[in-house]
Amino acid sequence: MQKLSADFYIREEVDLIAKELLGKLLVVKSGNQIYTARIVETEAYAGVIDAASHAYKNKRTQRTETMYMKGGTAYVYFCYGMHYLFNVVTNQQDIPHAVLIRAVEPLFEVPQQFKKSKRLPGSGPALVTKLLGFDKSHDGISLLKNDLYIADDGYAPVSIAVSPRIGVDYAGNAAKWLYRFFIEGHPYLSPHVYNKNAVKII
DNA sequence: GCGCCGATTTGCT
DNA sequence: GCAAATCGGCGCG
Repeated sequence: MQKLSADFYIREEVDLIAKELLGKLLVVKSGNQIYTARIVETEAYAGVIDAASHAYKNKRTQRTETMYMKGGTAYVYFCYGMHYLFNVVTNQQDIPHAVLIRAVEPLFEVPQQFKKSKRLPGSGPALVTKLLGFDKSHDGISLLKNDLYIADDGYAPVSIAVSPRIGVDYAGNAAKWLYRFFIEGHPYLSPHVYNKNAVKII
């Protein structure tokens, strides 16, 4: 099991990074516990040129400042007044690329409280942060240290599909970009109604 | 299975 | 004032 290094995150092609994050392990240490979950669905956000990105046109606010940090940083923000969403910042400092982690498969024993929902734990961007306990305190944390990181255990997805991103209809032409990546047929994906315009690429 | 609604922070897209 | 990188509950059928 190999922790991903800065070289993985500090690259130009954010869509390639989003695809390569599929099948990787998200590792969270909390006290004495270690929680591990496999990433099964992601979305790429291409910064200043991407109308769906918070950093479109180089917009800087208190919230988006984290996106301008160097690749390998966690960007956690509050959405819809209710949910936290977890992203991985990529590329070099001041280039605000990010990958949204939309769904994970927990590889640990999930507490009973998360099993009450009809949806599987981790099967949506706000369910990922709920399952792993992410909140504002995780915003800006480095993924190159030991408390929160992503690792490669050699697992490779058999089949990968792409689709337009979810919930970004306001973004004009960028709403059509095939920047959502997921492991085809995986049970822990977000609701399958989102897969209507998906295309298998592997 | 589908569609509507409310929750309620953030930034004006 | 309003829409947003969402989810769960409800009604309908």
